[in-house]
Amino acid sequence: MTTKQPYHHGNLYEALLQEADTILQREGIEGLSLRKLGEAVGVSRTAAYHHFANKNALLCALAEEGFHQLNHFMRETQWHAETSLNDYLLLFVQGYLSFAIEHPARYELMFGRAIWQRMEPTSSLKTTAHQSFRYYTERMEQLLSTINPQHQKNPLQVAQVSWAMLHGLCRFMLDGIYGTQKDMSHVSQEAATMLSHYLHQ
Amino acid sequence: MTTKQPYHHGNLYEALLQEADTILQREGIEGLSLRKLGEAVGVSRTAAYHHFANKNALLCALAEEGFHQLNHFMRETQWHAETSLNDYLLLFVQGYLSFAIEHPARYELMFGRAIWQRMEPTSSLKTTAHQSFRYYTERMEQLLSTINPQHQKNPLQVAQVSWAMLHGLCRFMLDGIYGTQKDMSHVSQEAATMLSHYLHQ
DNA sequence: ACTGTATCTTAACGCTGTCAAGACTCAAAA
DNA sequence: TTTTGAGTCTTGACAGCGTTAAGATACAGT
Repeated sequence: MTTKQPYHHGNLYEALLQEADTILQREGIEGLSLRKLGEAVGVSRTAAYHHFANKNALLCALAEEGFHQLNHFMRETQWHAETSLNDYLLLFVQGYLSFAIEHPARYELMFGRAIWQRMEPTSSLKTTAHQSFRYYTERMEQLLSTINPQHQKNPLQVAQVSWAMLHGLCRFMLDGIYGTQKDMSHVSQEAATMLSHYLHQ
Repeated sequence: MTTKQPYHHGNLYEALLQEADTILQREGIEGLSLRKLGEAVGVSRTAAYHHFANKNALLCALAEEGFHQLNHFMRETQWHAETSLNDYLLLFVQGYLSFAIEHPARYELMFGRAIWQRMEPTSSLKTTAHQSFRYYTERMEQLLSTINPQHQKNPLQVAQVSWAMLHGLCRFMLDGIYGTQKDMSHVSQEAATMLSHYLHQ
C-alpha cells in the first residue's frame, strides 16, 4: 500500500500550505491557482475547499506565516550597545529589503492589495499583521527614547512614515521600477541615513 | 439614422480609453475586463483588439495618461520664493497623496505590478514614466542646491528614497493598511518634516 | 464599379474560482 | 457486529476571463 494513495490524504491542510508556498515562490501570485495546487499535491481541484473557506483564506494563511517570519526577523535584529545607531539602522534596512527581495511573492501577499483591498482579510491575519506593526512601533519608540529621552515625536507617526519608506523601496524594487541589483546597497545606505537624521530630529 | 449604431464606431479608440477610465474609477482594476468594456461602449467583446494589441496595451495607455497628469501636478506645484520650504514640502506631499487617493485605481495601474512585473510595459509607457522620474529628480536637485549649494548628496538617490517614502505612504493608504481619513494630514505633516530634515542634511 | 484594407462580429479554446451532488472512509454509537 | 453520521474527497457544471481564427461589413482609393 505504499504506491497507492489512500482516499484520505491524512495531512492535506499542511501539504496544501507547503505546496502553495513553493508554487508562490516559483511562479508568483498569478501562478497559484487552486486547480494547479490540487494537481501538484495529487488531489482534486476542489479538495482545498474542505480545509479553506476559499482561495482568499488560503492566501491569508500564507500571508500570516509571512508576518510571523517578519516578526522573527525584527526580534533577532536588535540594537546591541556595541554597534553605532547608524550601523544598526543600515543593518535593519538591509535586512528588511532582503526579506522582501528573497521572497517577493510572499511579501506581495503580505502587503499587497490582493488580500487587503480586493478581498476581505481573515480576522486572524488582521490581528497578526497588527501585532507586527505594533511591535515595530514599540521598537521605534525605544530608539527615540534612547536617542533623546525628551523627544517630542509621536511614535505612531514615526512608525507609519518610516515603515512607509521601507515599504515603498521594496515595492519599487519588486515591481521592477528601480534596478534590483547594485543600486540596492546605495539605496539602503541612503535610506538608513535619512532615517538616522529623522530620528535625531 | 440617429438611433441605429453604424457598423463602424468612428471613434472607438478614444471611446474605449474613456470608458475604461470610468470603469477603473468605479470598480477598480479587477472590475475592468475587455468584455465588460465592449458592452459598455456598445461594441463586441473583441472589438478592442483592433485598436490595442491586447489588454496590457490598453492598461499601459491608461497608465501613461496618469503619468502625464502626474507631470502636470509636479509642474504646477513649484516652490515660490514667498513660501517657506517646509510649507512647500507639505503642500507637495499632500498633493501627491491626494493624487493617489482621488484616483486609486489609476495610481495602482501606474505603479503596480499588474503592468510593471506581471506583463511587459509598452516602450511608450516606459519612456513616459522615466521622464516623470527624471523630472522629479531634477526638482530634488534644484531643492538641494537652493538649500545648500555645497551639498554632497547624490540627487538620484535622494529622489529614489524620497519618492519611495511617498509611494509607500500611498500604498498603505490605498491598500487599506493605514486609515485613510483623518490620519492623513498628520502623516503628511510628519512625512514633510522627515523630508525637510533630510534635505537639510 | 472594383478592389483592398480597416473595422467589427461570432465561435471557440483553455484557463480561472466556486458550488452542488455524489462517493468513499472511518470512528463511534447501538 | 452492524449502523449511522460526520469528515473527506471527487466529478460535473456554471459563469467569467483573455485571446485567436474566421467571416461579415463598410469605406476609401483606383
